[in-house]
Amino acid sequence: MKIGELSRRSGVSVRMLRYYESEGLIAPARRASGYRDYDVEDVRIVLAIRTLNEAGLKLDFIRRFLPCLRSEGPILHPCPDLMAAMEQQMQALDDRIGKYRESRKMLGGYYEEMLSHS
DNA sequence: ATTCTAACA
DNA sequence: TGTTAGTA
Repeated sequence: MKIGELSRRSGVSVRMLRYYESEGLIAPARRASGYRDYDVEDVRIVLAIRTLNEAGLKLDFIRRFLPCLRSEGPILHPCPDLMAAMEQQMQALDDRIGKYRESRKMLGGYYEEMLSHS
């Protein structure tokens, strides 16, 4: 299928689809016309990329686990390597959340103090 | 009408 | 990312 159809079937803009290719996430074949030629499996791969990206994973991170997004079954099927990486990512998020909570707590404390003196 | 590349407000 | 230009 051509890029326009993949765009409609995945909900990802044509612009983004080309961007994904430039970032090495998808490698569509080319027709004699020069048009990109995607296969039906690409719909699922693009959907998986969107899912992971919206979950906060950067594209260069996702790029390393493309093999995990290619097999059959659900968009996100069990994949040891990817799951291990996701655990680390979640831990990193938890660390950041903890630091944000501290900042929020400190700021709130200073604010209340200023409020009590006004 | 659709796609392509490159580049811009 | 969107959008636009000039093509094929």
